[in-house]
Amino acid sequence: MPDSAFGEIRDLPLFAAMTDANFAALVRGAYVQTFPAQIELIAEGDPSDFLHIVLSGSVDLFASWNGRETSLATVRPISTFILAATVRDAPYLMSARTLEKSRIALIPSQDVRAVFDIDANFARAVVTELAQCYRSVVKAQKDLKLRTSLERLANYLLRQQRRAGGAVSFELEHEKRRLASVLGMTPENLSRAFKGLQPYGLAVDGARVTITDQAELLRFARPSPLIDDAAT
Amino acid sequence: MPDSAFGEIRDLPLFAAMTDANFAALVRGAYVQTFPAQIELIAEGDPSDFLHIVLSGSVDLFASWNGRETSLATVRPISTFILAATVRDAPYLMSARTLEKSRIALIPSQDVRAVFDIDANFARAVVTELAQCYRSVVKAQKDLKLRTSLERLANYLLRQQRRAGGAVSFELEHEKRRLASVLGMTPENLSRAFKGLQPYGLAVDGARVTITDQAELLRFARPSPLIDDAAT
DNA sequence: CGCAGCCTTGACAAATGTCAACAAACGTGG
DNA sequence: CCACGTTTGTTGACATTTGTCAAGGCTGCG
Repeated sequence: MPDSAFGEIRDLPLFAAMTDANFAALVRGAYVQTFPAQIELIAEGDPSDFLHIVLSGSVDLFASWNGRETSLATVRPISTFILAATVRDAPYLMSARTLEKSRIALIPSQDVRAVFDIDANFARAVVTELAQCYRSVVKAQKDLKLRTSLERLANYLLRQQRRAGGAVSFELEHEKRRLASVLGMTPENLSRAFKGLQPYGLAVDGARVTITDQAELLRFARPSPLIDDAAT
Repeated sequence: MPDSAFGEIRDLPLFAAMTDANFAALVRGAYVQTFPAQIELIAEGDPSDFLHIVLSGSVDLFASWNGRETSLATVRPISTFILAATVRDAPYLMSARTLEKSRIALIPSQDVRAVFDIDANFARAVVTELAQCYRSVVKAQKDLKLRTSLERLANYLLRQQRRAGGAVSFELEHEKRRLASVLGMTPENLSRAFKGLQPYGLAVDGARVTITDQAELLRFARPSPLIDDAAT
């Protein structure tokens, strides 16, 4: 296994503080693979054999029940996913599929747990990462329970705008049908929600969104750092 | 500070594996306090000064936005809450209030972080606990996004039945208005949902619930271990 | 060119929330 | 122990939100 492939993850906060020896132990049984788009990497309920790390491309985390399906999150480089299942040695709660051609590093879960048991720095990094993940889901939960779909969309767009560097106009990075699922609504409803935001300073043309009246959209969306800020 | 007060938390999975010295350091600045019902212990947005541990009674975790409010979880003895905020030294994402007279242990967050940095066993225990919390919220998210309110109620009742030892008849342990909030609906809607489940083998009288046709309710609810099992 | 998938739109249905009224349960102070 | 007021739960009527179904346009690709 060429070291070069793992150089890019060595500096991740999750691995940065651990010794070279332990990092080596971690990647000894690991490998990197490139997957085409729309490949199901893991299925919910499967045992957690590997910790996954997205090196390039993007991955959709979703879940199903009773014939319905919903997207819970999108993983973008460079981040891990299903860390919680790995450390608890429990089945995955979510399925994962590539959204585009993606390079994924896979580290055997047993190696993660083994190194985790002997490397305190790594254990601490895992805590920080998990706490972060946890807080993200709590924010998503608040978003879902406290806001209408129109409000969720408005706040989502303001968050995306910030990601895009604050530009007035930017491209959606999700397919709309998936964005609808992430926001907890149907594609039809999302179409109407976009129209419903026009009176509040929004213009949409295909995947291009333009915020024509920032102040008005902000007044409608009322973003909160305790729901919409990524960092906190 | 009498040791007796902390004996009950010494055996928690979170603290069991740490040395006596480190446990002592953890509780040196800690204290136990008894609060009456309906006291707001923390407010979302506050800095995370203390790790809280419910010794007796119960605590409601809730969040507000734009004049709306929703309950996210109930903490029962003996468990900690807001561990994630503590380890990240970030503001609380949820508010907390006592539901009844409750004894709460408070451990200064800085002590938690300090011990966490020097005690690998403690760090590992924190990971396990956080991963557990994370998975709980993910399940709640799936429950909310994949099920209708009637289905959520049905599955909630089946979970409660299991907690009650599998008895056909049991008492609700939440006030109904709060149960409605936990399940993501209005109190009026919950009333109707209870009636809506009658054809599927449910009878309700005040806080007493009787499952008159277990098989039928199961067929309607279709519980899934990946949403409804506490352990996994 | 033609097919397939995505997006949009309209009409309609179902689910959920809102408001108002009232009954029942509870706690408090007389 | 009772009377009172407050809170909670229930119900009905209605509004709003959201989902469903069907159709058609658009785009990208073989």
